[in-house]
Amino acid sequence: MQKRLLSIYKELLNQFGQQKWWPADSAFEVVVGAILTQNTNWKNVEKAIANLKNENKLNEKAILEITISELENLIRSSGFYKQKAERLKLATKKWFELKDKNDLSIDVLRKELLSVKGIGKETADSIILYAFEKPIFVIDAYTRRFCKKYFNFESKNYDEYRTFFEDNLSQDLELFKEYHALIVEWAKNTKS
DNA sequence: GGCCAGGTGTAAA
DNA sequence: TTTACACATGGC
Repeated sequence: MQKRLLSIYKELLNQFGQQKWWPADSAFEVVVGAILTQNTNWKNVEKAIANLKNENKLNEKAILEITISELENLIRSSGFYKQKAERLKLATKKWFELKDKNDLSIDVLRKELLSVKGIGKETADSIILYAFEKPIFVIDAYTRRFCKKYFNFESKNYDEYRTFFEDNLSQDLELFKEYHALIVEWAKNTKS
């Protein structure tokens, strides 16, 4: 299983090339993108992020200070904009509190993030992997599809998917970042 | 013009 | 502990 998981990774890497994820200019932009992309097309998220950048609001301080209604307007294109506006502020507060604590374990980091309303497992893990840069395997809808297709593996339990990858790969930050990115690229290029 | 996207929280069984 | 449902815009 280990060898197959790795050889499929190499095939995807060969086919699609290095993805260099997450597509963001800063760690904080990863946090923002992770919240905004929840059950939402990335194209719609890009518009929202562009709006924030144009208004110079894509930084911790600005998000914490901006009014809810102004934030709602800027991120409207990402959908669920009312709850995302509120939750983006909560996530920003927690990010600000945690971002310089580099000695925290992945487990502690995850518990802290999961305690925030609006941060579920996938969002927490995306932030840990791509913003804190610690090796945890991110599971999303594309990853579930990938597991079904290549391994005929299905589960209703998020962490079973994580175990599937983490128990069969070396705990390598760059590998985890790139593998997840390649799965997304694979999914976008694969009809059902 | 319908379908659906890089989920999450809450209520009810 | 599991299941059903609300949340919402824009691309295709």
